[in-house]
Amino acid sequence: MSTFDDMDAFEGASLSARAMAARPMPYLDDLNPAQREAVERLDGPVLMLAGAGTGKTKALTSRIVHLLMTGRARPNEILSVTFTNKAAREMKTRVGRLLGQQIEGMPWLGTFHSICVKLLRRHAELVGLKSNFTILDTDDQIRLLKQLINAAGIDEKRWPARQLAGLIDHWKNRAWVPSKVPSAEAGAYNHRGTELYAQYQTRLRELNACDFGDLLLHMVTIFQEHPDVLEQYQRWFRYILVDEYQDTNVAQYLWLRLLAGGHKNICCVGDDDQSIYGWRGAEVGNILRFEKDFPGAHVVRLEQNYRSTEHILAAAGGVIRGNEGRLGKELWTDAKGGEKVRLIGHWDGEEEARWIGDEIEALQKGSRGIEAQSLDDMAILVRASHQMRAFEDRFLTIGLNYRVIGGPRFYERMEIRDAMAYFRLVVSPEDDLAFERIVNTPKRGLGDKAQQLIQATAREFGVTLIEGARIAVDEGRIKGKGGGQLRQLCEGLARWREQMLGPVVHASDIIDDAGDEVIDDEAPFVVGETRRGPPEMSHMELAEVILDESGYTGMWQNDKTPEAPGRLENLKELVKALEQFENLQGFLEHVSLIMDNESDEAGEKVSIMTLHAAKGLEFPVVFLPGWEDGLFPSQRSMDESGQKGLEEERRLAYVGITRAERLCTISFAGNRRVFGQWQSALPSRFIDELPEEHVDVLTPPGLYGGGYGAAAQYGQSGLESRASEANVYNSPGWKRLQARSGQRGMSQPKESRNTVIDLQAVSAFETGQRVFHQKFGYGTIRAIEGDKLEVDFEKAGSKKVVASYVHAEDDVPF
DNA sequence: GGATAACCAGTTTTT
DNA sequence: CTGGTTATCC
Repeated sequence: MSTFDDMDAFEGASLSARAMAARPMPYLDDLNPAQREAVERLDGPVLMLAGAGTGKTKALTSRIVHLLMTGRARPNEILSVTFTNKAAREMKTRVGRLLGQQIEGMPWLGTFHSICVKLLRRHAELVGLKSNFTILDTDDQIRLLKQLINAAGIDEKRWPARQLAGLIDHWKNRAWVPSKVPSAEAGAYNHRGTELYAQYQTRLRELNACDFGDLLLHMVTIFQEHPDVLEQYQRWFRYILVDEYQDTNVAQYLWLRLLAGGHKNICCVGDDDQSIYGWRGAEVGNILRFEKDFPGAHVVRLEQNYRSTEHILAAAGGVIRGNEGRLGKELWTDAKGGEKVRLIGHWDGEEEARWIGDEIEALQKGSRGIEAQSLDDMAILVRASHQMRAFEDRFLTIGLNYRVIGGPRFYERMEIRDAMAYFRLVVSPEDDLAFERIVNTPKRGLGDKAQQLIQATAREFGVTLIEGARIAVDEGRIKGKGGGQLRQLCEGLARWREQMLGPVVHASDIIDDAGDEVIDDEAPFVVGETRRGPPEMSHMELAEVILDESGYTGMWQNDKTPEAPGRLENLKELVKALEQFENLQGFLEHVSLIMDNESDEAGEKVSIMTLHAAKGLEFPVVFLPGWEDGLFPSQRSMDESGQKGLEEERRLAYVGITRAERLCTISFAGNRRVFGQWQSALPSRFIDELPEEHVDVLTPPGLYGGGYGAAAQYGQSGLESRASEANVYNSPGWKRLQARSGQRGMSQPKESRNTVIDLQAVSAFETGQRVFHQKFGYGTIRAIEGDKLEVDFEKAGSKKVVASYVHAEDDVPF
């Protein structure tokens, strides 16, 4: 019985409005025909090619609901994988919303990694691990590799551990265990790569640990070598859904193909035009090959876009058309009209930042032809994170609130990792890597020599590092101040563990209210057994005790650097985060896979992020700065991956443009400071690919009296010629811009504009004056040198700052 | 074993 | 230019 039949039945009978409202599958009503097909074709392989903004998540979540409503599968029989926790979370909520209730039982909706952890804990012994294995973060991984590199007698300077880590990661992404690394790779890492990879894997097993790549690789290995285990899951997961299929790497692809091997009820959703993670192992080939991999696959294209104006879609379409080997999709929209994509060239990066800042303020006031926009609805998307600096500097100066998305994540911060290492060590005393991390943090007078002694002792007795340390102290191998401190640390760790486990309960302690000894016949005490009562403090209190007694909190309290208060704040937040978990173990388990940065700072802010971080997001107003050849497309991508690299860059451009709902502004700068040196560049080749009739070329401010609307174009020639090298730089507008900047050639950019502004700024100050700086707070000017002020800040100490970054105390730009 | 000075490397990144 | 790491000195 197909759902189509159901629908026909409903349509055939003339139903009242009341009956219509009571239709059993209301979630189908909101879907367009393509989405509906993607939702209703439940059996067999389906490839859903979902362009940007075409309601992909809606289709995906409706499909899950449809599977449940038609009784094809129970919630726990659907395997539904995403790449990020955020995507998984969103799917959970949206499925819940469609069902009209919170769903309890979708245990297999999650990221590739979180699902693999769950599976691997069940079958760890098949790859030589215990089910309580730890998951290493990148820090631990590098530390471990360094040890192996040193032991192999390799100069870590010439052959950095990071490089080896990258290499191993690359191999794991391709699902190559050490013995399967092709001989073509033998030269990698000074011909020692494969050898060290094998050693690394051995060492991980000894430590009962694995890294992120292992989570998938081990599961693939298990599925390949244990058909019985595979079969069990093939049967259990009756339906498989995969989000962002274009981003899957070989290991993930194999994992999926193995699991779908039986019934082939797999629905992969993706967009080959948005594949931007090739450099970290994603294979566009996976999505391009889908119909070959799954014969008889049904391909559904979602092409109706609900996000952007026709101009924006046309511009994006024009760029992506330059790529070969696409599956082919053309986005269209019902919504007509709207603003064209705007294009503007600037003299240098600072001017670009200045102009965008001004534009944002204008848009906020509603003076750009569209109604006033909230800062939250505007975003600046850059190719590389170093481009963010110019914007941050500028926005700090003019007091424009911004947020940077994708910076250092909460759980990657040093203080958080340190604290977690303490927790890890309390939960699992055999976690040697955690011990190494914190043994001398805070400083305990235990340098390299002492640490090597601990290592040697542990090896000699075949025990963990904690045990080794205890023995080393007891035997007097480590004396003096360091020895005492180390003893304290060991005692502390043992004590905290006891506090976590709860007090030991003896048989004679089990007394009922009347004072009689209670004998539990169901589970009588066994000789030598230890039973634990409930812990005396909550795991949050315990966490605080650990951080206090270890001296870790004290270390930051005594730290005078400006970031210390922030770190203490983060530690507090960490303890607060514990509240949502039953105990420390539960917390650590979760955290190792959740690297999200859910910093929901209040207040309206412009978002600044990389194009990569912007995938999946949308904003009414988008700025795309830095469209210069070499920067975007990035020279590095083109050097490393040639035509393939260029195509990926082009997809990145496509992703960028399609983030915009109403207004998209592309810009480039003729000159840019790179590593402190001025470099000039030509406008990006992608600019030539923008379809002229959907683009407005703007004149940089200052020209023709800074007009925006009237003098909006330079010259009369076509866009290509205007925007391309030959004519932008020969156009009257550009020449006058150069002339204004003081007759300098392209290769020798000015300093003049800056100087003028800064001198103006400087003249507004005198020594002894009270001032305010966005980053450093209040302070007093001690001296003035050129355009720089030396200021004694109350909180941050004495600093030299550029005058334009500082405001007089009564002129704070809030 | 710890603090300061020179040195160098680097720009896409999730789990 | 920045920040992170290491070399050197105390």
